Amino acid sequence: MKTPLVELPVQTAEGEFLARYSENGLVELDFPKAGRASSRAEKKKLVPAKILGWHALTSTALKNILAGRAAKKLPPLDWAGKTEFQKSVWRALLKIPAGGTKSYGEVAAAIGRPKAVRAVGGACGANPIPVLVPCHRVLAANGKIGGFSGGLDWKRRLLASDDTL
DNA sequence: CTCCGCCTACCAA
DNA sequence: TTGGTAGGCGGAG
Repeated sequence: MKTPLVELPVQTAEGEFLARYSENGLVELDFPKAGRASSRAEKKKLVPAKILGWHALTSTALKNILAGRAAKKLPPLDWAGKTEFQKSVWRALLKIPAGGTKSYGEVAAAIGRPKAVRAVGGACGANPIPVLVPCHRVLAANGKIGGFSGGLDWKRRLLASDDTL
């Protein structure tokens, strides 16, 4: 069976994000979804203190980034089940500072696979923890926006707050 | 093995 | 500039 996940909401000015945790850390972070509004106060009582602690880190990091500040401290990220390639791409993304950007090609070069450009795009799209793992800071080589699984609106919004430095 | 994608560089209009 | 294209690579089925 699978590791049970604990879901906890994060209220932000942009809406309610939803974080999912395993016993090893943050597994997923979802963008606010219309129709899912605040109706989930749920189980909170049964949530281990460990996870509540991580969630506090997730919340502050998320709010900091949305406000154009650096995330500072992140909870442990649980990338279990993901491929090495994806993990190396995401690790590289974590190194992009707020306000900075890289092209897919640069990320590919950074992980030692200069030709795996398109595959990097694939890994970005598979990123389960947007915002904290800043896939939005990766642009196309021509400086254009590129794509974004969470919707280009979000990508633009996130880049805009990044610029608030 | 085949098909697809948050890419790119290149060539033709 | 815009548009079509072929190469290259990892992931999913």
